[in-house]
Amino acid sequence: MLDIKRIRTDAEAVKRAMRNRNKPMDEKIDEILKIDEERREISTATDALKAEQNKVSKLIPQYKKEGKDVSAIFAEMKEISDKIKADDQKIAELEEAQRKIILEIPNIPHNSVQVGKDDSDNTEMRRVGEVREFGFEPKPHWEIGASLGILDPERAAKVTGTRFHFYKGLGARLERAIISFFLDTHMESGYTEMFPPFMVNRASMTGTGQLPKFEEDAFKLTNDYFLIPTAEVPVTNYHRDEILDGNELPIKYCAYSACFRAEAGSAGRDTRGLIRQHQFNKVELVKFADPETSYEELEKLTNDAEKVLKLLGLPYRVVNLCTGDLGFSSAKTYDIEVWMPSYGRYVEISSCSNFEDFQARRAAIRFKKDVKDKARLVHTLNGSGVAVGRTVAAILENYQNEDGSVTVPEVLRKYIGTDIIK
RNA sequence: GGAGAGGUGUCCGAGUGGUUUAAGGAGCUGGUCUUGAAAACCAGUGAUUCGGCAACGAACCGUGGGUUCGAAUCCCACCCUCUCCGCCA
Repeated sequence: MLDIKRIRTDAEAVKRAMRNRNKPMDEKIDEILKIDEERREISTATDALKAEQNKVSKLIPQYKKEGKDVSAIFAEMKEISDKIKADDQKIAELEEAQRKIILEIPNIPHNSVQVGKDDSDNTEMRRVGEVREFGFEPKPHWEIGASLGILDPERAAKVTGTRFHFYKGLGARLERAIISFFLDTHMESGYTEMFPPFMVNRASMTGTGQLPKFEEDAFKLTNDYFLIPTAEVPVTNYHRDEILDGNELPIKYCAYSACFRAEAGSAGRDTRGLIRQHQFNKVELVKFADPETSYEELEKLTNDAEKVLKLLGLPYRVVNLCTGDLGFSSAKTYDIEVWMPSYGRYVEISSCSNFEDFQARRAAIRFKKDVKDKARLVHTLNGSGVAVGRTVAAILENYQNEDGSVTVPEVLRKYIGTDIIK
């Protein structure tokens, strides 16, 4: 959520930022300004009426004690009271209308972000690791998974539906090994491990920016709970409505969770394999940072996510998303993309973002370094560290052998208990 | 799921319709005293939001409604916590 004061004082800059995102919002911003002005006008007038009401209310017990007749005052106050009630309702309506619009306005991109229209304008920052030359025709991971008997989408389709998987035997074990390896690695980098609820309420989904705009992307349960699309939601909202000790920043959490996404609008895309599932596992990194240092923290967070790919020996690249490709809540995002032989290109496996105070304002997450300080909004950051299902896919494809077996990366062997899957 | 109790400021806690602009205590900040500290004493102290250049005004006692000239206080709904019972991994 953007600061209404910022919109009020620098509407042009906000409009320009939205145009850079390819999402012009000139009329919406003008509407906010119009509502804001009306709201302030009524509010000021009503505050004066309330002051009058408070003043008279204090006098009434005195008058009564003195035996004065107060019925005339009551009649007069009744009028003021009715007017206040009507005004308050009008103000509430205006606030609601304003909030509705402002919640649907995305974050302002950081000025280091390249202006561009879509992913073709993204900037590649670096490539790490060698793309392997196969001496044979490499297979896609869904074929490897099927022939090794470790992935079973057909039965998952029967039991649940499309875009679900059973992992079986060493497949299930590989998934679990990766989760443990990720968490252990991030713990060594100073992240506190969390295990969050996989369902959250509406306020949490609004706090991190999934709602109200993207409700159709989420799985909603009958009691108005939502299945989390990422651990970012529960872990960021962990500190919702709190004032943190500024001396403890940055606060760093890592969390495993299953993630649930409706994948509305992506019918027909990535229909085979583990790339796009309604349910997948992910280890997420979340930071609460001082605004002064949040961009340094974004670099570190991205490096921490890259670390697991380096240790796994998977080739990847890091991409700086341009304004047109940036997510709704983000001010700056690095995507990490792993080399996927079946796609013949790099595929997103992590997304590391600085949301600045966009989520913090929605979720009321503040900090102060001293008791006497005024509470300020923190900057929130998060990044996948990394998506587990896509890691399985990348390992199967990049570590496959000509005989159909898959070599287990060195660092996973102690977790999975074997050096080869065959 | 059933029955009961409760949610008040940084914390504890009083408060069942009007000098409550929330008592009292703790904590915190400053001061006196002291070589220094502790104790004691004195003073100050809303980690909130909105409007206003400011003075100041308004809102805020779990959340949302309602009654009233006036609500922390009365009424309704909801959320959360605790205790007991039932069920359950």
